[in-house]
Amino acid sequence: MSKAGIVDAALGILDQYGLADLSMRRIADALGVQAAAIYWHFANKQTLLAAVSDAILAGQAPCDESMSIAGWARDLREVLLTHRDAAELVAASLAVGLCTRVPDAGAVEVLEAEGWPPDDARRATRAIVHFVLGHVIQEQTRQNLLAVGVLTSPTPALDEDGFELGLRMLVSGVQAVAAG
Amino acid sequence: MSKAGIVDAALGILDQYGLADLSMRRIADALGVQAAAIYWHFANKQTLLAAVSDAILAGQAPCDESMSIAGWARDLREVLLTHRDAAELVAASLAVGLCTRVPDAGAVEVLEAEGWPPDDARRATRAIVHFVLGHVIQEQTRQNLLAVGVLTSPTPALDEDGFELGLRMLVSGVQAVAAG
DNA sequence: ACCTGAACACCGTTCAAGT
DNA sequence: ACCTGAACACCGTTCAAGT
Repeated sequence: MSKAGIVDAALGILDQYGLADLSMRRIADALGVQAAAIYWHFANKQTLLAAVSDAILAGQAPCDESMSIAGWARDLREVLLTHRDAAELVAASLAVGLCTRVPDAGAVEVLEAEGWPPDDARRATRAIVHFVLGHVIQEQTRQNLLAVGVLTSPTPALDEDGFELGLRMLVSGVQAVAAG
Repeated sequence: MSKAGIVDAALGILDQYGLADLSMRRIADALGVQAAAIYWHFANKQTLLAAVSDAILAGQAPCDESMSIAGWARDLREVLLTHRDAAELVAASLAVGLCTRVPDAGAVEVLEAEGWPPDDARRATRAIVHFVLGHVIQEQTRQNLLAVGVLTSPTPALDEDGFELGLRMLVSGVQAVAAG
């Protein structure tokens, strides 16, 4: 029963049952412990969810100089697709500002190296993060509806295409704004 | 007690107390009725929230030919800013696919008129919708934290700037991809 | 230091029964 | 047709009390 152990248990629940069933009581059950016990390690559920988000984002490769913005965005999507409902979870944690591991840190540096002012670099990467999160939320919601059977036709290829088109737009836009 | 009456009551709760406190029991209380009564008019909470989302999006001006993509995106943001937590609510309804009034319908037509293939036009506008929703969710989350007092410094001007920069990137990207 | 037991104030949803 | 009463199976969180 450590912080890391609780986060691992939460990740297990998330993958098996989804974000809607990720309750403090269920996590505690998986650990063979009382729900109240978790509150000795985490102040509240939001903080715990932020730690889970950080653990998910830790799977992203550190952004070295050789990486392109597009490559970083694809990497972010890949990492989010490795856990059920990860995009929605990370989006929520990011919104309340409890994520310590902000996903755009590396990309901001790349843009700054290209001569962008720091504030604009952060805003530009944020725009891409919004797109990636929104797109993967859509993908994973469809995956859930498909698993329950209310939806048919998998068509993961269409998701891929939609992502690549949007990403191409964003990257072109970044270059256009930088040039202008 | 009609569908419209329930939606109005829900909008009132939303503006006063926020999405977290928008429960079936609270809506019923505001109407002087039992929570179970709502289930005669709506199948479940998700369906009701989708109706609320539609009511919010109804405030958006219909997209005529003269409107630019940027103008449409700004209009979408303005409409979302008229109700507390509207962006998060609409994003959720949109994700589960229960919104009848999809916000991108008008913009898709504009792109098709410019010669885009229908599928790509939908994907391009979806990318912009993801950005707008993500950005306004961020803005409204900050507004909430500010209201509770855990955050200081209003700085709504920075939000405006961030939105305009991202939008400029997206619109440039749309043109670049269309040209290439 | 770390966890249990038990409670508090809530949830969404169902369903017989009323009118 | 439309609503009530009462229940079911849950929530997040707190806190005295145990070890």
